[in-house]
Order: sequence, then structure tokens, then C-alpha cells
Amino acid sequence: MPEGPEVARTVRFLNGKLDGLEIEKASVSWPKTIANMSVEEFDEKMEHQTIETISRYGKYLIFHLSHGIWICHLRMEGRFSIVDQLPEEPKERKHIHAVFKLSNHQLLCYRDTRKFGRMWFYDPVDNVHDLEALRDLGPDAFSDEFSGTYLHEKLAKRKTAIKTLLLNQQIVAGIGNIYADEILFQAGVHPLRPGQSLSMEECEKIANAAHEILKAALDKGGTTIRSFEGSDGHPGSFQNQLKVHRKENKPCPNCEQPIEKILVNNRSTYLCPKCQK
DNA sequence: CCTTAGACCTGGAGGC
DNA sequence: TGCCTCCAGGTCTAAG
Repeated sequence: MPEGPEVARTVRFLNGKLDGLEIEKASVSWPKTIANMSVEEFDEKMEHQTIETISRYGKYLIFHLSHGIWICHLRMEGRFSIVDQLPEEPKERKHIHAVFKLSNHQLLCYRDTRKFGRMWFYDPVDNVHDLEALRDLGPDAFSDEFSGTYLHEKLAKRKTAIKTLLLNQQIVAGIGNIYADEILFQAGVHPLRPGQSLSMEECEKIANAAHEILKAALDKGGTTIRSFEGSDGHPGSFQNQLKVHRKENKPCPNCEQPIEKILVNNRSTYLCPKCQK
């Protein structure tokens, strides 16, 4: 589901609602959700933790707790909501795989239709980037560290398609399938170009496009194509600004050429064959 | 190292 | 209505 902007929006919302609250009880019902220990151990570790603040790196949510670190990756469909009580209808309840009872008597619910999302608990550390869940990530796509110079150096020996490389979280963290298409369109770079074939100038265009598009998407509350909505229950609206993603056969906003759909590394990829060289 | 296919999951959409 | 196939904001693994 979410890429950097959607996760950033989730963090923004949760921070205002959860900081300072204690988790009185945790109950995870889909064991695979917890990536680095048993659910029993996780539930116990989470109990009586106070949520100090929530941050984000790439597509990961980082809950800074009074006695530990809780990390979540929503993958395709994970989402959080805060409710006064669990829904009555079984259909609504079916996809809630974790419930956290809060000290203000509300419930933090985690739902995840496809059950791909993952969570980690760690005891306190000095630097969260030493943690196994985060340590291999590249610079965050929103950051200045993700620059043309950085990208150019990183792509130097890579023959892999640039689209695939932008989706590689070890190179840059926070870009997913939708924004990769939009970024490459804005930069005028064909998604199949081998990484090592990109000039410094093209790398700069890509980094600049990434910064602009991700920020614009965050300002619009993210992209809602199918399942994503913020924890406040409202959809984002950046889908209305998409220029190529899921626009197969629609005219290119620059040149009217029909947008093409191809597969790159088994992911649907949309591009303008005339504007992207 | 690189690429590719398959796995993990479920449900919505479209074809017949 | 029902059945079937394909598809989905992600990532990991095995195999060639």
C-alpha cells in the first residue's frame, strides 16, 4: 500500500494522537506479523510501554517507546486506526490482526487484508539504524542525502534497469511503484535504462524529481488508488496529479503520445515513449 | 553479481 | 449469480 508519503502522513497523524499514551495491553492475532520474536514475547514486551514519539525512515514506522523500539512496515495493505471500541461486524473485524489497548481507553488497531505487513520489537538502542530491520536501507528519498551525486555514484556499476534500482530500498528508501513511474517521467528517463548509463545530469534530475513529487504527494495526503486511506479515515488526493502511473493509452500530458504499459522486473510500469529516453 | 519466478495473502474487477 | 483469471502503493528467497 504505502510509499514514503503515505507512511509520512500516517506518522503525522499518529504522533498527534498517541504520544504520551501507555500501551496497557497488546494482542497480536496473526503470528507472522511479528518478524523477530513470538507473538507471546512481543505482546509481553509491548505491555506498559509509553509511546514517546513516532518517526519514519523510508517506508518504516518507528515507534519510540519508553523501554524499547517498535518498528512497523505496512507493506501492501497495512493500516492503523484509533477507535473507541472494536467493530461489531465480523466482516470488519476479520482483518484486524493486532490491537493495542491505550491508557486513554481507546484502541490502536492494525488491519492488514493481505497480511504482508511486519513488525519488530527491539530493546533500547543508541541508534535505530543499527537495528537489523533498518540497517541495510539507503538514504531516505525525502532527504538531501539522496542527491544526484549520490545516485550517480551508486549506479556506476549497475546494469539493472533504473526503475528496478529506484525500487531497491538499499539504494534509496521510500520510493515504491507509483512514485518511481512519476519520478522517471518527470526526469525524462526511460525506466529500462541501465543504471550505469545515466549521466550526472540525469541523476540530478531524478533526485530533484523525487524530492518534488514526494513532497507534493505528502502535501496532498498521499495517493489513494485502491486501499490506502489515512488513519483519520480520509483518502489522499495525489492520484489526481498522477501523470503516467495507471494511465495506459491515455495521452501524455506533455506530448499527447499514448502512455505505454510495460513490465519491469515483474512490476507494472508506465511511461511516455517519446518523453522518456 | 544479476535476473526471474515464486511465495506470502486476500479481495475486487472483468470476462464468460 | 458463479466461476475463473488477473491484478494490486512490497519484499524475500531459491534457482539459473
